[in-house]
Amino acid sequence: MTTAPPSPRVLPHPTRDEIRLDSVLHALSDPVRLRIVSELADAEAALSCSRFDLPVTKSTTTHHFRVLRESGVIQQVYEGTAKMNGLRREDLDALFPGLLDALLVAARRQAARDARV
Amino acid sequence: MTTAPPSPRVLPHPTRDEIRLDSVLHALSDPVRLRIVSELADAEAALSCSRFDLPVTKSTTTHHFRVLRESGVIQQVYEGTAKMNGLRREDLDALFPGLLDALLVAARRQAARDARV
DNA sequence: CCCGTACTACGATGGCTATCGTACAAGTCG
DNA sequence: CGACTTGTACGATAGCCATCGTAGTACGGG
Repeated sequence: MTTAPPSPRVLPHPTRDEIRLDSVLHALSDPVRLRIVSELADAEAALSCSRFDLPVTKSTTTHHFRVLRESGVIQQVYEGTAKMNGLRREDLDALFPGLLDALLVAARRQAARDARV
Repeated sequence: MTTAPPSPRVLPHPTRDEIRLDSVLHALSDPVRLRIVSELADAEAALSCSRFDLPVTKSTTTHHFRVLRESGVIQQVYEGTAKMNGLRREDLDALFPGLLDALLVAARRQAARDARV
């Protein structure tokens, strides 16, 4: 076995066809979660939860990541004590072509408008 | 005056730069409202509230239309006793290019998947 | 084995919100 | 005017949810 043994701590994810637009939109309608997704998209690689500097406590952060995972927006895998987060780009693009990119552009624009204060 | 006199019943709308992505996504994260927006997009013209056959009562319908208006997704104008609803396509496209179209495609795909039950 | 790091679980709380029913207002048409 | 259509206002309710704090678990390193 060259790969690490499967951790007993597995996290439930929706399969591709269990992902619902309603849930995805709800997940992204929260500013904190939208920010998480934006940073994940910029990173292009999986990031641990602690890599994010969010304006909420750790328990709230856990909550947001769970919402994103359960809606199918991100994938979470344990790696030691860290939990690595990655965008489910392939699944989202297959289900809703163009949506994720449009959302990311929109988020960037909104952030730019906000900064212009 | 060839046009109708301005009704005293005017409805508050956000200006274009008051429209926030968070609010738009939140407005669209409700299945009823997403359905309203889809039908509006298909219609290409303004529709009165009563043209929609929604699985909720009239008062709830009023509520949903107000959420859509206050988030900047639709525009509402009184025309006699009817209230005409139109998508704010120009504003949304200017603010978040490609987002509305991607959302409409996504909604259509989700509906198709749901029908495949 | 003990400690530190990373994250979770649980319970509480306050606020939002989708829903409804009923009563009402505004406008149109006979 | 009076009836009807269309939509609103208001109050109630129940459920969801973002947030927190505290206590706890899992894992890796010394």
